[in-house]
Formats: sequence, C-alpha cells, structure tokens
Amino acid sequence: MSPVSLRHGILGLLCGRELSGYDLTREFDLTLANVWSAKHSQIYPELARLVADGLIEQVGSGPRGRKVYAATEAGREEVVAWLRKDDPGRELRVEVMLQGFFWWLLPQDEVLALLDREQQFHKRELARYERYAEAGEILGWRKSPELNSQRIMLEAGIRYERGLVEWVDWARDELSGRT
Amino acid sequence: MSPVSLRHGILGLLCGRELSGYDLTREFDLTLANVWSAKHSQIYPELARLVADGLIEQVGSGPRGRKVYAATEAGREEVVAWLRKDDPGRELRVEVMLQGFFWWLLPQDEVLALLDREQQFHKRELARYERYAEAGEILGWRKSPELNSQRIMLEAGIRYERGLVEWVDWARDELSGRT
DNA sequence: TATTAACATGTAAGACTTGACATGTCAACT
DNA sequence: AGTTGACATGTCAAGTCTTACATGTTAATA
Repeated sequence: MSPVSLRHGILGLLCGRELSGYDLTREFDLTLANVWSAKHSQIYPELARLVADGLIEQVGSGPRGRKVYAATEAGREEVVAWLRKDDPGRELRVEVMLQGFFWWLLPQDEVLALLDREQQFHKRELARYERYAEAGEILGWRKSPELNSQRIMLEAGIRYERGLVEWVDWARDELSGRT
Repeated sequence: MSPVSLRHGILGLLCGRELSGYDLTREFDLTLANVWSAKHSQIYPELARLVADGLIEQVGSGPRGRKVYAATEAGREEVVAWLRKDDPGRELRVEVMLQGFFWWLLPQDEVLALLDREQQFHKRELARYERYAEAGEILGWRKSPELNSQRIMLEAGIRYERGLVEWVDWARDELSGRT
C-alpha cells in the first residue's frame, strides 16, 4: 500500500484540475499543508504509483520536462470511496501543544513569553486566513464547487486560529493569578 | 537521534512523577494523545534509549516485571532546553480536514450528513473535556503546577472543539444556500 | 479452581515522512 | 554572454510510527 491520505489528497486535487507534480507540491505547500503536508520527494513517487494503478493518467506535458496529470474515472471513484469511509483520522500531532503540558517546568515569566509568542503566531495566521477569505469573497467562491469546499475549510482554519488567540488571553489570566 | 517529541514527552512526564512504561502508555492514551499519540511499542524502546543516554533512571520495580522510572537532573535540563527551543512544530495532520477540501465531489445531502457526523463527534469531545474540566475544578487544579499546565492545555482543547462545533453550523448555513 | 480482564514488557516488519542529494531547463536581468 | 532564481523531476538514506506478533503475571470473579 502507498501513503493512504497523501495518495487521496493528490487524487482529490487531480479530480478538480490538471496538475503537474510541481503544481501539486505548491498546492500542498500553500493550502493543504495546514492540515496535511507533503514534500515533493513523496509526491513524485506517489504519482508514479497512481499511474501504475490506473487512478490517474498523464494528459500533457510542458517545458522543462513538466508532466501534467488528471484523475481517471477509477481515480474519482477511489476518492469518493475514501470520502465515504467510516472513520477518518481526527488525531492531532502538534509539538507546541505537547510542550504546553510541561510549561510548569519553566519560570512563569518565560511561560508568559511563550504564550505571547503563540498568540503572535496565531494572530498572524488568522490575519493571513482572513485576508485570503476576503480576497476570495471578491473573486467569488461560489463560482466553482471546488472553491466552495476550500472556503469552508478556510473557515475552519479561521475559527481554529481565532480560538487559539483567545485561548492565550484566557491562559494569561489564569496564570497571572486571576481571582 | 530518537523520536524527538516523543522522547521529550516521556521525559516531561517523568519530570513530574515516577512512572512505568505502562503508566506512560496510559498517560499518552488518556491525555497527551489529543496532541501527540504514542503506542507502547514506541515507548519501551525509547525508555531504553533514555536510560542509555542518562536522561532517566529506573527508580523502582513492582509486580509483573514493572519498572518505574524518573528523570535525572540531565533529563530535566533536556526538557527545559526543548521547551526553550525556537520554533516548535505547529503543523496539523488531520485526515478528515483534508477530506473536507474534496467534499464538493459528493452530493450535497451526503456532505450535510458528514457535517452532522463531525458535529456530533466534536460535541461529544467537547462534553468530555468539559466534564473533565469540571471534575478538576472540584479536585483543584491549583494544587500542583503540573495540573495547572494540564488545565491550560485542556482549555485549548475545549476551545478547539467548541470552534469546530460552531464551524459546522456555519458550514451548514453556507451550503444550504444562505442568502 | 478455572477463567477472564487488566497489568506489564518487549520485538520486528512494514508503512510513512523528511532532508539531503542530484540533475537539468528556461526566462529575466546585468 | 553570464548569472540568478524559479521551474521541474527524481532518488535515497535515515528517521519516525503503526500493526502485529510474542510472552508472561496478578487479581477478581464465577
């Protein structure tokens, strides 16, 4: 078997558009990386496997050896089956949150500094997402179903970041001996 | 090098309490799994490496071959250094969120059903966390700094789950052609 | 007293991911 | 004409994680 979610991520993107390995890499970096990251060193071999399995096919080529792929009918069916499967993974794996469990080992002022750092990070992410949402509002998310799904996931990101920004305020209060 | 975050997660727990491999496995399952999961098959070998590196030591034993460990001074320093490192990982890797990007491939009624499923899941998680928070409120989080850190991370979980529950409402609205 | 469930530790193969290595093309600028 | 940076594809070793295998003990219950 090949990397199951990565495989389906690639396949899903190729259901919407024709893309090269390079395009896919950028797509993962720019948008999907927020929930599932992948490097080109994983993507290229997977493309070869997907072709071998008849789930995608090369539909064109371009300068610099560029190869463009699209999902086959079998590929679309595979993605849909994946979307319908019973229990998709919901596990998180976030180092900084693991660290949080051990913050009590640091002096309080350092913890407060770390909380500031986290809040700044999440504020920046939030702003980035909101800019992106606004830009999309203008260009029109409703144009394509693909963009619509993207908008919905972007909203999840916005709420995630907003939640963490507010969480830091709460944590600061809690630490600084709020009554 | 050994699994860096796993190693520090174990080490962090052993800074607070004396625990066996079995205890650590349960601890990961019960609380840490929400941000970083680990199986016993990873934990036991890592314990051996940590002993070899002088970061923990066996401080006791019990029935059924139970071995109890605690962090050494060097181990504590290692954790603190880890907590102070510049950019801890913040990447997420959530299959169901990846799937969301491709929901447009399903008919709308199925997407609404999936959203329901997600909301139910997150409502249950939220309830579980809130029960846990309440229980802790009674028993007193402020008793130990370790519990205090745990409470702060629990709050992050509560806000995370609450955010996703509310996100589903938003998404439902968006899909069902809100004006 | 027999069975079951929880306790307890470990190993190994295979799956997945990362980071480094490796190579080469094309367009724009100096 | 030379340089730089973005485009573009690929491989490999090492690190990380999961699943299944493997074994044995202790306490509680039937």
